[in-house]
Amino acid sequence: MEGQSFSVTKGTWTEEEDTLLKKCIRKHGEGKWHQVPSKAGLNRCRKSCRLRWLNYLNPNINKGAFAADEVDLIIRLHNLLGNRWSLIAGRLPGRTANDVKNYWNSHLLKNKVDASSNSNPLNPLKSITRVFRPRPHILSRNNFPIILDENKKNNAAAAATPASYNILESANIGNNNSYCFPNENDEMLWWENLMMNENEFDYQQQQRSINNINQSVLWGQPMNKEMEVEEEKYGSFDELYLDVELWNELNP
DNA sequence: AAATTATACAACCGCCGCATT
DNA sequence: CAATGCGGCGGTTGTATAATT
Repeated sequence: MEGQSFSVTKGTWTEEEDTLLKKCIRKHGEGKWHQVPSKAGLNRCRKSCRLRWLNYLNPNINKGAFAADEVDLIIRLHNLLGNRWSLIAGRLPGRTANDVKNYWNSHLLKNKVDASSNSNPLNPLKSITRVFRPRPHILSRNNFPIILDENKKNNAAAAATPASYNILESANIGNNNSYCFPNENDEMLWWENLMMNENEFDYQQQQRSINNINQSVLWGQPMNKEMEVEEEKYGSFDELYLDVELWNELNP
């Protein structure tokens, strides 16, 4: 049992509650969320306090509408990573995982469904084939490469993956610390996902001309930094776990 | 102008990995 | 070793507001 035995307030936060929470965090800083309700004098659970700060009250949050380049980045990163909202939001300054998730579900998901029924060749979502999900640190690189293809039910990350996947052990190939792929096609797919898909360039050109967006802004964050993001979050890629979702299973 | 429906996004729930006891 | 508590995450629901009838 994590919750308190007495009832805690739920639902929409009031201005008074917001003020108390902001005051508390200004005084004590972020973190130690279990202490926040008592320190702030709030009848809220720690998770509610944390969520309210991280998703709404934090002054670093950008509450404005998503810009075209942000949307573009969301599409690319979702193509690459799937529903890993926290990781995607990490590349969008001022955006929270909840914001990104909400935007995807209420704006982009609908387009994806539309794209599969009504063919819109300019919609980049249509060209999604596989989602690659890099995972950190399962096995040592001081091993020869072994490709495993059966499900590992006791692996939480794998259990969260709905479709089939491969597990790949990174290897000590020379002194190469880089990614290792089961075969060349998968490596090609990885980089294609990372960069752009076949019909995507026209779509981007179209969006730029419509929205009059500076090209350098749109391409300001090179996609091949994705590994660095993962490394920053999880540590180095000495070991690599890679699973593959077959998009075509869902969209035959 | 009121009632109904759709939308956007705020918030909750349950689960997870990890650290501590 | 198991039990517990924590921060964190993603799926889902709730709700205020906008749009439509």
